Amino acid sequence: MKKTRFSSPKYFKLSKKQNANEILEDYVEAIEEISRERKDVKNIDLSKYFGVSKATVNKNIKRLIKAKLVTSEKYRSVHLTSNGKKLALDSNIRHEIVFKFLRKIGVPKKIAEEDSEGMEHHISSYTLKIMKSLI
Amino acid sequence: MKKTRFSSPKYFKLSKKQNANEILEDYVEAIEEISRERKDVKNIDLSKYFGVSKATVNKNIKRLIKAKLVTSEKYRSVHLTSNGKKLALDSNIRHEIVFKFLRKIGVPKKIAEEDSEGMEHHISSYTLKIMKSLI
DNA sequence: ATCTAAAGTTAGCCTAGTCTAATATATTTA
DNA sequence: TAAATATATTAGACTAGGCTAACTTTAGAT
Repeated sequence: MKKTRFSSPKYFKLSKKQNANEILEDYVEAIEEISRERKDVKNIDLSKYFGVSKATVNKNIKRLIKAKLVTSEKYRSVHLTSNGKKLALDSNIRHEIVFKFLRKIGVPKKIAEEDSEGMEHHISSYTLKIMKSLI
Repeated sequence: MKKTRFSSPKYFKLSKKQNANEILEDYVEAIEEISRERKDVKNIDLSKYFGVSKATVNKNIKRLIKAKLVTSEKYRSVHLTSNGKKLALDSNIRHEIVFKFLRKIGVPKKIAEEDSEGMEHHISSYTLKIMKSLI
């Protein structure tokens, strides 16, 4: 007789892939945001924004390029592609909804900012819709 | 003149560390949960639970051991240490709060399960307290 | 125009988290 | 109990995401 052990995988995390997406989204969002305040976005801006080394940013920009989310030539500034812009806009909207929802239920601004940053990638569109309707 | 570029790091992600904690928490939670249904928790149970290979589970169990969250001998089952139990309980409580809160605002069970899984690690205790009060 | 400081790149290292394939140990069942 | 099946471990590979140190390029100040 086959004795099946516990056999209901509650969720399939896909950590790697999901995480990859997360950081890509964070970057396009950051690029979009920074570019609202200055004409060109450079490595150093992202380095400061995320609090990571220039080397790390450099590597991640290469990943963004590979994913066709940005364009950038050696030593030059970074620009969102149309895909990148779309993704940034999308992320931004999700982010805003979560942030406003948290504010609505009484979370202080600063905390709402931090929490929405982290939560934004883990909320289904269904839940987002509900949150939106409750703002 | 020094021309400071964009200089307000909005958040300091600490991805690496945070992620490490996430997976450790997910594991202790899973171990706790599985052990409610069967006497011993083995590699294969976790492998099925998370939908990852035995090799991956094996490595991660080693990390859990290193972090003093579980004990396990070669080819034997896994057991939570007191630290592990504490962490599991904690995660579980957070998880429950988020899940119930989502249900409360109208998210269907299945989606609430998935979302709470992801969100649980990204919500401050402040926000959790608010959610708890609203359940 | 030149020199220096700031910014960008590269190389090399580390950990986490995943995989497959090969091997070793346990457990079932005939 | 021996053979077959299930489970566990190991080795080796890969990607993501981070770091430092050394080097190159760009740009600001004199």
